[in-house]
Amino acid sequence: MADRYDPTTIEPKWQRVWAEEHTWEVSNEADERPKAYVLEMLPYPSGEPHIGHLKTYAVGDAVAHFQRRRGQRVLHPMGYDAFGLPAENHAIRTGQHPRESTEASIAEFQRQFRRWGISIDWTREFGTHQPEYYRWTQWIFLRLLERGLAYRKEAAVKWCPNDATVLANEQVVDGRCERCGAEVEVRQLEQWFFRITDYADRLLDDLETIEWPPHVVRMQQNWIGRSEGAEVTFRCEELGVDYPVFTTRPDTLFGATFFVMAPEHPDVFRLNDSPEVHEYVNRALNESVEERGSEHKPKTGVALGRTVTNPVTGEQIPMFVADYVLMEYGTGAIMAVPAHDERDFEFAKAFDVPIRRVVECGELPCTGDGPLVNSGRFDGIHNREAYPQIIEWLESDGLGKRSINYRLRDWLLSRQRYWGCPIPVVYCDEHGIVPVPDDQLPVALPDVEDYAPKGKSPLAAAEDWVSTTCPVCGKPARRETDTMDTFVDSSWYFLRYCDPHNDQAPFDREVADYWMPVDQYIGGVEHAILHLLYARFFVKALADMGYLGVQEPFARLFTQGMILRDGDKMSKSKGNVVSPQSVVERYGADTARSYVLFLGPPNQDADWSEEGAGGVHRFLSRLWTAATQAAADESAGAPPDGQPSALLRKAHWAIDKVTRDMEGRFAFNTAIAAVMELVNDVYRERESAPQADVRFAIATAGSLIFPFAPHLGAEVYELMTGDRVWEQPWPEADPAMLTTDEIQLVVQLNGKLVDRIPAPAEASREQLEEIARGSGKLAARLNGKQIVKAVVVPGKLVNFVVK
RNA sequence: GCCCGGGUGGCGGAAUUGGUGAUACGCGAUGGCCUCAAAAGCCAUUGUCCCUAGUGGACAUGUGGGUUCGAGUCCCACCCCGGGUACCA
Repeated sequence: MADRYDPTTIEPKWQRVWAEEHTWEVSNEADERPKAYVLEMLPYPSGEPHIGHLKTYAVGDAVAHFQRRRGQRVLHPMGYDAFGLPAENHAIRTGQHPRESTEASIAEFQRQFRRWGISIDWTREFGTHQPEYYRWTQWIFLRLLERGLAYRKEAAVKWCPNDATVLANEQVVDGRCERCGAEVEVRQLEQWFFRITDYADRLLDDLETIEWPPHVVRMQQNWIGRSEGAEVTFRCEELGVDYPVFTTRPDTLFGATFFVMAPEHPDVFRLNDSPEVHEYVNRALNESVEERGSEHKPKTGVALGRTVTNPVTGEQIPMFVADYVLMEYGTGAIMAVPAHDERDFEFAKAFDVPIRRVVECGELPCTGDGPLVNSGRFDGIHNREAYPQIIEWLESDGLGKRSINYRLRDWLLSRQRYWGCPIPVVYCDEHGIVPVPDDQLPVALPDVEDYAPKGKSPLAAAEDWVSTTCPVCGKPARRETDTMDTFVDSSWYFLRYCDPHNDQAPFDREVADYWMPVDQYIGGVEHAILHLLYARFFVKALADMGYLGVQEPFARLFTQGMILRDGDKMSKSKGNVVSPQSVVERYGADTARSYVLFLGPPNQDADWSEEGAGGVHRFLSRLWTAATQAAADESAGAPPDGQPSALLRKAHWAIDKVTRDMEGRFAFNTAIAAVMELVNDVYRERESAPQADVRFAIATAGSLIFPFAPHLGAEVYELMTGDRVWEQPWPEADPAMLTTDEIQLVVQLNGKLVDRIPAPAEASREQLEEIARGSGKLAARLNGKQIVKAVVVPGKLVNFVVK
């Protein structure tokens, strides 16, 4: 037998057992155990896994193992979010097909995940780029289209005039194309959208039905951003166009002295096509959201030379385009009330527009409440009271209506890119947009020569593929050349895991209803909004169409913090990605996994440093050594003296501590620390404690460390008991071992500690105060002062207040 | 800008519901044992400052206020760092 801890023999040994016995596979046949679906967000395969992946799957695997040993039937699958921009960029640079680089990366992810010993049911694995998968992504798209939840409209995109291509936000640096440095322009393109705003209220309300971290719930609520107010119509008489605006302050309508459009507003150039306006719009659109929103930035804008009618005063008020108005909120245009809105006020001063007070609320600009003035027949009425009256009046005159506005916008899903799921529609001169019939799915992604063709989506260059026939009339038609946002792929993959080989449907409803919802979802907090919101939307839409019996995909969510590198997010573009491989190679998977969890609370960010991994390795090594030595030791050790040994008590304390840390709290760092304490005590007390207690303590340490260091946990447990730890139920602490008869009573003077004295654990308040008064140190500190009050916290302390 | 987090020793962090000398556990550092030596391992010390060196004192949880018998924990204001901000995923 080896004389030192050697993960390179232990880890492959157990991995072989689990692979040969298919230990982590589960069928879709229910049994008597309750099901638990434990899922980590699927990785985007680019290069090799980084340290953040190690953390995600170390967390998820700990949960999966814990749940299994608590008697649950655990589904724990794995897949790859394989479409995406980085593989495409790589292809543009190198000419290597994105499929090749992606599949090479997937192979590397698989290799490392297996080496980490993650307890995955590999029979359910897939990549979202496989036709067997994206066939069903397309199928779902078509169902959403049929239901009116997918539609086309014009939207602004960022455009590089030099590369003649649409740019992702990430590809725009300081208003310039990241690749060629050309100044970025804005173009309006017809784009596909999902009508997620139809679900705004349900997405908001159903947050109450799921157990998510409160801050994530808050982020989603704020993102959806429901606010009540009114929609009011301002008419441009010259063009004969009505422009609705949303306002939360219809009570200030009489003070609307100008009208402002967002630079993205599709009608801006229709109102004024001058070079000045074009230049302003382009500049504004290339500013980051952060710059545009800044309160400190001087207000900029351009007068459009047009007017609209204020519907309550009948006045013609000037129109502007200005970057402080955001297309994403409301209708992309606002009525500006400079007297009662700070940003409108600044703009009015800068552009010399009249400012008219309509609420007596203090010095201008003021946003408070007060009686109305300059408001026709509403003069003298308090603004809160006038608010509903003005809305009613607008409604009766057809000039406006009560309205609820959401900050949430519809989901723009089309991408003018190659490496994504093709959108399964064709365009026919006669029949317009025609869905590809289900029996012709998948619309396969064709191979192309050039991943960055000029001017169009790269797919447009695949002429043979683009020209097709109309499914309705059989005449020549052209395929949609946009692909889908990768968030579409990842909005339903958790359903496919339930039934991954189904070739009749994306999933069988009965099977999905058995496994869903995901009981514990785990992933980075950076996905708190987009991915999680989109997946919730998909599940609701699928449920509405009868394909699914749940309303929410993820019953419980755990968001882990990111592992930072020198205080920065790790990303390929920053070139600061750390590979877990060096740690795994040097210390083994058990050490690497335990160490990322030991670094700190997993829901918080942690700065990566490899220093300290050695400490965790030393701990695992000490545990292995103790187990090996105890296994060889035939002696009985110290005789039992009738009292449970301190070591036995410590073992029960550790069971209790680790269990509480893992249940919901996910405090793996302190759970591991508790096992470290137990192992330290084994070393301290193994000479003095009964041999049975030593063995129990070591077996317990192996059992408790198993969710984090499964190979070593299995090895140690087998050495001590001959049993397989994963087949054993999670240990339970004996309550009798957790309590003591005596406590150390803390004596405080004005909240400062002066003494600790032993006291019976069950002593009453009166007894505790009596004991505390007897403290010699207290008497010495009192110095003749009078005790005016004593605060007794039973079982803990007595605090004397003196004057 | 807006939304959401975070800030505790030389370092990562602990303190779970306002109640034990705040700093568990680990790293690092220092000293010792073992060894021909090194590695590994084991043992001990380790918040800062002060002094009369003790069973001593003062100060310490980003900054400034506040509530409380008692605050790392609650409230107010501010500073700094991270994430998200809709085409990175």
